[in-house]
Amino acid sequence: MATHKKEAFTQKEQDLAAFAKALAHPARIAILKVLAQRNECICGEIVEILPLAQSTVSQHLKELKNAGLINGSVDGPRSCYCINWKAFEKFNQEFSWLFTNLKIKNEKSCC
Amino acid sequence: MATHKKEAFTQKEQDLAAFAKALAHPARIAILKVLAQRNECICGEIVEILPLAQSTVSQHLKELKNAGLINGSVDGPRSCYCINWKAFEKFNQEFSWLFTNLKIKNEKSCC
DNA sequence: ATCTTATATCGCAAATATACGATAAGAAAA
DNA sequence: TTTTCTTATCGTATATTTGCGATATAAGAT
Repeated sequence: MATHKKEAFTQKEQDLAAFAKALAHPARIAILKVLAQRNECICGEIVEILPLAQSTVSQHLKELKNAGLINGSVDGPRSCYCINWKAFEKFNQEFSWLFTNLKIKNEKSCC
Repeated sequence: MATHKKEAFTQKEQDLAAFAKALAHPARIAILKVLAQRNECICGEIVEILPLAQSTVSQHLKELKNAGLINGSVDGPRSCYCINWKAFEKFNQEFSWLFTNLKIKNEKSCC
């Protein structure tokens, strides 16, 4: 009946989930890897590397950009993308926040 | 026409994406947070904490377990869950692998 | 002005994910 | 045994994601 009760959770929980969601597809991981390797802004080279149609890649780029994981700017007839490192730093912080109360205290699983 | 072309990507990319996918919902983040705070195996207390139906929580727990993020064992009439820390360690490794070639070299974004 | 090239967006089809109530399954309690 | 309690699973409705071709858009080249 209903779907998505996101509003019932804290902002931090939503933020972290949104970040993870952006990473939750191998194509987007692959895109980030390419961008990380080159650092320099890249565009449709990604289309040639990935086994996906141009429109699909464009869509994944859009999602990554909406999530704030990458920056994009128009460079003449082509688009230029690169990783937003600050966003990843923030993610790491949020991620470690998840486990603040423990992780060091007890590394052992109980079951 | 087609959906999900996962098999076209590397195993590492798929693994990382699968892990992220498990985290890609605020309810599952919330569950992990509860488990991290208590460490001790917990079960239906989670149901009381989360603003979701029991069946929905059970479904999320199943996903987390399938992804390997948590362990679960039956304890009499109730189920006991706890975080699989090793899985998170592995994830951290995979995650940093993503950016091996850079991150240190150049923290600045180009666009 | 027209053509080419590079990207983004639209529209659609198929697959997944999310959520819930109802029901099953299993153990303990009566 | 029957009841109760806890959790998992099934069935179902709806929303979202994924993917592609076709088309729009925008800048440079001819």
